[in-house]
Amino acid sequence: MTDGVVERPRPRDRILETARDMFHKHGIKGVGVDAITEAAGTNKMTLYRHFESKDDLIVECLRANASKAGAMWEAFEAEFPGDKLAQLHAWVRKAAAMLNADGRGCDMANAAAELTEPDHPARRVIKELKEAQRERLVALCRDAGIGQAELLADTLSLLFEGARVSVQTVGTEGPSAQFVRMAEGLIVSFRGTAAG
Amino acid sequence: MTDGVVERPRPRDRILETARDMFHKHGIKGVGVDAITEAAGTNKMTLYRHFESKDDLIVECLRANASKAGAMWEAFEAEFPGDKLAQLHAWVRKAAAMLNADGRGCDMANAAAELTEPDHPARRVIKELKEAQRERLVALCRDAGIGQAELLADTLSLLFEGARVSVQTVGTEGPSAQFVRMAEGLIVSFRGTAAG
DNA sequence: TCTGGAAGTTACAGACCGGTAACACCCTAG
DNA sequence: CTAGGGTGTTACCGGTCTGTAACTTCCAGA
Repeated sequence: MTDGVVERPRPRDRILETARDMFHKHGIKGVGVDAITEAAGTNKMTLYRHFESKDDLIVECLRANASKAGAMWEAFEAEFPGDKLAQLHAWVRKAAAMLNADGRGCDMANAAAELTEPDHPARRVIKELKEAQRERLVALCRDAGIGQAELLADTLSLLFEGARVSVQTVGTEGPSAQFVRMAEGLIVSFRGTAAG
Repeated sequence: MTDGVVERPRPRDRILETARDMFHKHGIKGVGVDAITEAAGTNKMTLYRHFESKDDLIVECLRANASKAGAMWEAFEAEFPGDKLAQLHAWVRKAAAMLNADGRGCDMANAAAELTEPDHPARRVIKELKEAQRERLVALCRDAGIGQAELLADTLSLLFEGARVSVQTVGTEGPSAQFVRMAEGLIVSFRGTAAG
């Protein structure tokens, strides 16, 4: 055997992963770079050798999140190859699971709430990544044979987005508890009006 | 005439109003008490004579917001006395107007995103006020003769909540642009299944 | 074994934060 | 006119923030 133990990731990856976790849990302005480097088992100088600034680190974290989300979509396709409708239902189930995962909302939405400067570098990538997500959901609805694919996709994403912030304010017993029922009902309703 | 000029509000009210505006625009952690007092035309000592702490000021701002929202409900009743269905449609229009008002989301949701400490005093009042809002919308749907009033109210509030964060991330041209169509469609759909 | 680069350490700069103390001022009610 | 409370001013405390400088240590590859 060439390697019995798990290799410890390089400092840059440890910093990125730790920052993602801490930003998610405590918010961006609620975490300092000292706390990140300490939790990552490294130090501030190493962080600033790999990232230009805290803002740069924030942007990289958001991109890493989006890349993880991208993997989720590929998992849908792998599980139900070609069956777009099944993938859409898988999306609903996955979304519902996220609601109960923890009491925190979407990292991008939370970041947008915190970083209010209109020209903050993170705002560009948040918009860009959110639009990409929307495109994916629209394409999924369209390929599933839904007539008004854009409208269904937008409705579903607003419902999900709303459910995530609702969890953050009133908890999982609030309106978000009905998310699956709402989403499934919408899909049924839109399928009824599908245009061949 | 007893008073020709508009009376300048007392320092406490100026601080409260200024803080509400600045918290809304720049986020809670993005504004310091110095900036608030300066913008309110007063000083830090006066702030701390009227509010125990910044956290206390935050809570008072949230309560003031909720009280303004309460006035909105009374305006609905005043405009369409007894006509609950008309009031529900007025709520939809008002919600849509808020989406285009500015690019910032709900102050309570934003505050919940920023104040992550589980026992932060603001979290209690956010939950309390959001639950009161939900009750009002449920009651309105029920009194409008909708069968599944809770489900419609929860769906509408998730849609609205989602639209507000969507505006914050991708702007008014995104999914939130369809909010009115979604909401009106839902109301029609739920009225179709109304139980006498 | 030597070397070069990545990583760690310590200290610091400069700014901002929430919050307080001490004191001067002004305006109004009596 | 006077007394007193609300207000304004200045200075300060201890802490935290992002970001940098100068230096040491470690480790892999030649």
